Amino acid sequence: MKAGCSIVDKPEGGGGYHFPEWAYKTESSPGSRQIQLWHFILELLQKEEFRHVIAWQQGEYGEFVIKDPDEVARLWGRRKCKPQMNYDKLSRALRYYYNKRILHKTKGKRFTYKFNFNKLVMPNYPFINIRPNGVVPQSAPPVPTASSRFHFPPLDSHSPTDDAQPGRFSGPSLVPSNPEALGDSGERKPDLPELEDGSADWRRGVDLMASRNTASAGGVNHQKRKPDIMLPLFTRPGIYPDPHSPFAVSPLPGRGGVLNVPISPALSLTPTLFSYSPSPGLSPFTGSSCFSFNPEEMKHYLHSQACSVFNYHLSPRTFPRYPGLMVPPLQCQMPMEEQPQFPIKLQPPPVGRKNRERLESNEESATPQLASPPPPRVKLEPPVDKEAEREEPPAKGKDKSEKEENSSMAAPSTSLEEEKGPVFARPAAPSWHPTPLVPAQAQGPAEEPQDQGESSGEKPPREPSGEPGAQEKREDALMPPKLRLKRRWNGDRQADAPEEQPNGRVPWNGVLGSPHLAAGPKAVAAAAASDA
DNA sequence: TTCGGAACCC
DNA sequence: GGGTTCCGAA
Repeated sequence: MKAGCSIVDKPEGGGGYHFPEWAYKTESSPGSRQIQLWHFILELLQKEEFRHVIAWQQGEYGEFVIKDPDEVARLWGRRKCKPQMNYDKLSRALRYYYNKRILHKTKGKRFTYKFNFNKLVMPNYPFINIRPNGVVPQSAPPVPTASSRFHFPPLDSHSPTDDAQPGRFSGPSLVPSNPEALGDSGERKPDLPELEDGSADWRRGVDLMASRNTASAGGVNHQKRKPDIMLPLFTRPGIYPDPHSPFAVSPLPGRGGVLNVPISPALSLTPTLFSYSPSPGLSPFTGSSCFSFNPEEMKHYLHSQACSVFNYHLSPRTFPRYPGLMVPPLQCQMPMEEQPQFPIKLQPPPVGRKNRERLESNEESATPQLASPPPPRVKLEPPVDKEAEREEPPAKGKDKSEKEENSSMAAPSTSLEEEKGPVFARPAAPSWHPTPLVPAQAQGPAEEPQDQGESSGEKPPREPSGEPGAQEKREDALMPPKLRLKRRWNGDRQADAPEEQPNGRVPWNGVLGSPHLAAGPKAVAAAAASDA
């Protein structure tokens, strides 16, 4: 029976696009005994005779359009010996690929989907390396590369490509065989398809990134889609002779050893991707560059993360997930005109109360509270205060920026000016103290250490700052060692941080929260020690 | 049209 | 695991 089902004989290579041999093996798909749908789709895409049924979308790398859904379904049904197959069913199967991130839907375009070739192909191109020459636009979020220094565990233990054999991609097969295909490589329109996905959801996903999160980009996005952010990474003409075929350019060393070829534009920068780490067996680089965490690299890495987060509105949570691309320092700078649009305060999202407390107490000590109106001197209930501060409910914010504005407005005295000011304005930090300190004095002095951050005169404006020194000593005596350490640190910091701005805001230096700032006094102390 | 849950099949 | 089939919802 089944024997009679197969309709797609052998790939003829006439389609103009060459995929790895296994992609054409109808009998077997990587990872499965039976042909898989995505596999089949590639097959059809590759055949000229099916062009009228399904074809690569012009100008969109990896994107294809099902011109005749019924026919495709019929073909698929034939192949699977499922005469009842229809597009509805087939599309259901395709939708299952969303979560696997093999495919995603191109929103707004009927019957249009896009392959996530990184998912599909990456494992087959362990040698691709885009890093060296910064092929990737600097403004783009870091893209994982096989040579990334930071490896993350694979997201999926099993994916269609997991089984792919690296050796399968033979040079020849990767070369575009169809002149026609090459010919029509028009200009690649700067595509940000993913963005239209709501990617912001990349955040969708992203937050997705969630994670494995992806479960957000969420996983991908929420995948429900994580915002697969597709960056205009490959808009340079010439890089992709054929904008449509994901394999138009041979990644093989023919081009000069390690490929500097940009990875497929189909690479959606979803978290997913980032979690891919070439198996040592696959990557030629494995021996050399992995797991080296030299400070400079890390610095760059963090910097780029920060820039990406900043430039693409990524959730700071995604921060640590992209393996190392470097972004030149200035890249982070937003055009002045744009700044108002991104009143982003890169505060770590919900950090979790504990961390938050730490951060805050830390920040407080590090930055004068001038920025915000005199915080309540009264001890506040943490939860309430935080919530109030955080979601100072604007009428359901019309849009993000508004929300942000509002959040910054939480501080009663925050002026419009301020809102427009530094993008990373620090929100007014609640002044409550995490640790119940000296009871009676606590109210006043206990807070002091925090305010103190920059200068000894930091006491609440109202208090006569007559003899800071004496007072400090007294406090020191009363202060628990931890606090003392903190205070000492604050002092050091003051000396170390001449850049600190008068308004108490920490200048954006491109690095999301320096480890020092984020880590808390202890870590700071340790860092300081090590720095020294 | 598209999405995704659920049950079921191979 | 990878669909297939159904179906309600948006």
